[in-house]
Amino acid sequence: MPASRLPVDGAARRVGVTADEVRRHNLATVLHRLHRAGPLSRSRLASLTGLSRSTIADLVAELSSLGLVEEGPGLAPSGPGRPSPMVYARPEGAVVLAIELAVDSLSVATVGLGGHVFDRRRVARPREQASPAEAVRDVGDLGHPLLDALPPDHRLVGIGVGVVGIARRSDGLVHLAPNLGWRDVPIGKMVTAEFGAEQPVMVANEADLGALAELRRGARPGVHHLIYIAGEVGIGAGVIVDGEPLLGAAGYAGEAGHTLVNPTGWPCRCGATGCWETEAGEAALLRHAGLGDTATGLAALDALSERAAAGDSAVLDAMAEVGRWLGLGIGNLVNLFNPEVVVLGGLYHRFYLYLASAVLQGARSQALAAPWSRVVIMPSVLGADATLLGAAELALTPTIADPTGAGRAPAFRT
Amino acid sequence: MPASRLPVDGAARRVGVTADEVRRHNLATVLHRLHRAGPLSRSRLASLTGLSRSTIADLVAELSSLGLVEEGPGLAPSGPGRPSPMVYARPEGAVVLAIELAVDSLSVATVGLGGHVFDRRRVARPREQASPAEAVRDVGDLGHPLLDALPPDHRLVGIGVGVVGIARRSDGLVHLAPNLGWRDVPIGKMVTAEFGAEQPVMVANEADLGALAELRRGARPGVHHLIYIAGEVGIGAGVIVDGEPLLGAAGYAGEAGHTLVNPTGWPCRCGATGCWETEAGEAALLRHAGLGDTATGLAALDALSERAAAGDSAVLDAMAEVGRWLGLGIGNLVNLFNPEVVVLGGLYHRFYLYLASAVLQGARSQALAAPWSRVVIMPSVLGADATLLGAAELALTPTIADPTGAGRAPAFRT
DNA sequence: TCGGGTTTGTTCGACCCTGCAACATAACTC
DNA sequence: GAGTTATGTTGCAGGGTCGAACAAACCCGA
Repeated sequence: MPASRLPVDGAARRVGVTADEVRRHNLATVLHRLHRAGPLSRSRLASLTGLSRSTIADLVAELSSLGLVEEGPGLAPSGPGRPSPMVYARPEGAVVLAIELAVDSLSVATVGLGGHVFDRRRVARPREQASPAEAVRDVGDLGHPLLDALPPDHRLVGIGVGVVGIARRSDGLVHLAPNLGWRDVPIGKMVTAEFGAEQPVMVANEADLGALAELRRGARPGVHHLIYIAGEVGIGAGVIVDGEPLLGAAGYAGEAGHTLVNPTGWPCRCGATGCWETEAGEAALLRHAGLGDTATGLAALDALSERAAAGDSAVLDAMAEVGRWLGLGIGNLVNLFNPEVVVLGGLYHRFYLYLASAVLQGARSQALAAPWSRVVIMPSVLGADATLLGAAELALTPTIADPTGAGRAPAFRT
Repeated sequence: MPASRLPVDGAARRVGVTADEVRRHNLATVLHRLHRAGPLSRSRLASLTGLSRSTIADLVAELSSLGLVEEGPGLAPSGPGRPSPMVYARPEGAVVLAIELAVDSLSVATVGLGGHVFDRRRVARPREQASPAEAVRDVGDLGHPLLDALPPDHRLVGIGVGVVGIARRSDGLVHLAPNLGWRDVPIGKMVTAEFGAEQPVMVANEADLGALAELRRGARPGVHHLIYIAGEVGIGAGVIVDGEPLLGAAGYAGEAGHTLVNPTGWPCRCGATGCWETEAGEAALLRHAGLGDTATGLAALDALSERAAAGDSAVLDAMAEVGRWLGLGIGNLVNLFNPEVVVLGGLYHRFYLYLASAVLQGARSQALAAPWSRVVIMPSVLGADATLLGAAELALTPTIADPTGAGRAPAFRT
């Protein structure tokens, strides 16, 4: 119950609703809660959803017959009154293949309803290897064994792909991925071909997925307004507004890395000057640490990590300077979005210890008192798994939103 | 049908739905379309909402008995087949009092369903007069005659207030209004007292209301992602995402004026340095035009306007410089929000002619190709009326969202 | 001028979903 | 072991929408 919300009136109100849509909505509501909050008793489900016990019984029965939930052996924490058996989401009832195409690695995982990770694989990926076709083939080599290992009763319902770049949701086209050297790559179609999937393949930006993962599986379950800052080579922001991902008109929203913060700063790969990521991105960190533009990539970061741990003052100063810029940009986002939580991921998660104080100071200096007073800045709790888990959440979403699958279209359906 | 939208699954899905809520939703859907799109035939309503003809007949009958719509004399543009009488929103069925507390003026208007303006009043307001109590009393002097002039069958359903400052939606508290010299002013309660209103009084920021007005009554009816830039003394941004106002956790979202764009720039009233509004706000314009900090207020802007019209090159250069900064900030917003339209209001609407080319150039240089390719930058079509009309839309919203009024609470209910 | 074609409004019965009330069940408590 | 309390179950009622059949009103062409 977001107190500050206007009476609904926009997009959601544009179309009429009928009885079967009510059913679908309520099935989705129950399944969503079980997926996100874990096992719940039926009576708790009733009070959380506002539906009657009889309706909950009916809904649970249908979800159970679909194989999506089961009533477990456990009982709710006991008190007076008849004990209530717990209802669980069945991970085997809906399984997805999650794929992450990162700068330095490729990852895949099989994940089931409720967030259960069946298995996962990760391989390092040299930054030079730039071909999308090779990457997809490698992902296939990683993913096929995982799918083959899945018992036949485990139902595969979708594939989710997270990619470091600007992705269009509607068809899985990667418009631009500078860190991979990709441009207009139809990664959705390629993954579909690789796995011969009848299931929908959904592609999204790593920052958007990090935000989704932190929203659903992060440290603050009740949060509805969240920003995830993905610091890799560049900076991306995944924004959750009122529990929904902010996508914008075409799904390109959240490109915070390319907002101007310093007109007298460094030229950015995007063509502009003084973008946030030129001041607070990986390159800035290495630059300030005296590693210049020559040293890049994983090895440089490892070196940085060691020197920071050893107390190298040049590195610590670099951290403070980058942290300050990072904080200033976060202040901007706080003023724009008024979030409850800002989660730092990727690079910033790794070096949070050294960045934290400068980040907080920078953000505090830029943010207005009103939005600042209630925001929490914190490192990612999912760490390196955020994007991969977000890809799983993305792929599970259609099944949760429509458990009976009546309204499902084949691929690229978002 | 926003193609790029994830399957709904967040906040809206958290709670169960019952039959009467379906009815309310469908009544709201029909009324909303009539309010926003104007008269429609019943068959058109059916095809737009996806509901059957019988249901539409029933819904229209109920709305008609509530006095909110009526079936007009006009007929739908003819073709083969039985002609369809038009359904109109009845302005008298739901009337609101809209109030605008601007820097240089106070305005009130009575506005009915469908956006019909019954009457309006505006008085100049010297910038020095800072007392909230005086302002509310002046608004009362303006508003009472308008309400008294309303025939008894005209149903007053609410009061909407637009204010130049940071307002909390939940209770109408103005947290901070630097341009009015206000701090923690309970303007909602004061307006309620002034009008002795049983109807809800809703308070919002002028930029948010400008955005709402441009969304519903602006030049591009089909748009769902819109940003309204309110340029007065400072800069505020009203953001519409997927047809809904972006409020953030506490309603403070959209403070774009206080995002850092130039660390070596001027000190801002907010305490930080180089905020967008120090580079592209009214003060910057006067500064660049050589009017320094001494000349402020309406007179200075009028002088500027005359000199610009006369071709004064110093003023035109100032416009270009401010326009460039304005454009850079707009580029930032385009990258962050991926909107379909950016509407320039207030100061920027007034001087659009002189700003336009620099704005476009600045925005183009900062925005990424993908979001830039589909965005339209344009001056407000509502001009000085934007905030006032937005306040009316805000106050009408609860009635539209729940035409029967079953779920209505007294005041400050949002 | 008239009849066929077409589209729309109306009516009525059926279906679906949820809520309610009454009852059954199973713990806890004293 | 009986009373208390909370939960699951069952059957029925109510509300909302849909679909089909019918009626109404216009256009068009002969």
